[in-house]
Amino acid sequence: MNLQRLYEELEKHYDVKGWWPYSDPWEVMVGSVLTQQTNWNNVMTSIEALRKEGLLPVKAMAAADREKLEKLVRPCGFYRQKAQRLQDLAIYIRDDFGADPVSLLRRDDARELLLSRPGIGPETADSIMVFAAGRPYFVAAAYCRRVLSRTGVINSDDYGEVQEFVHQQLGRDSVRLSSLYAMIVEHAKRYCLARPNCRDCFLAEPCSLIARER
DNA sequence: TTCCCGCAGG
DNA sequence: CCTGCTGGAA
Repeated sequence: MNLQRLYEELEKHYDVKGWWPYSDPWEVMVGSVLTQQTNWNNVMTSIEALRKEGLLPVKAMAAADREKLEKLVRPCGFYRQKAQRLQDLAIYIRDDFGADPVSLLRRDDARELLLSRPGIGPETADSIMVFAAGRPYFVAAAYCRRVLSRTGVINSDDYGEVQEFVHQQLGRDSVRLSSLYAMIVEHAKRYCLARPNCRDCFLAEPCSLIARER
């Protein structure tokens, strides 16, 4: 099926308004780093622990004791790397952007600046661009490439290629692009798992995966 | 390709 | 017990 059809079908079944549980740009950035290869439940645990300890604000995180940061971030796994990456990012924003994440996010080269930071790759950068900055970037995560490939929308494992395709097909609309990502994540978790549950999936008829089995 | 790493679910 | 998770870097 094509992307338009997929979007319409997903929209009938998922309501992803307010899908990202935090609205503060910096908290979205922190969550984007913590959620790398990690279940979101663990991210919430760490973010609330950071908040409780007063280490969530940019300046506080930048000045925090590394071991304390590691302890609070531990539930998310890769805790030494993530603590370091978060603190590096906080120091960067404190020193170069007056501790204001928004002054980074509104720059034309915001995505490149994010990508230049250790621990922020394409997926994390785009997650920040769309959910923290509200700018039109599609997060072409592994989940998305899997669903888009199985359904026959586009068969590619190349992050940039898939992103470009979606940008072109859907248009540079931040709400639509973030919604598509959110709906695909929900769908991938419920039906389109590593081992797909096509029996219960409402997309089974138009999906190419089923078609290929027949 | 391998390592980083805890945690919920099966 | 084992698997997979809203990745990134060496």
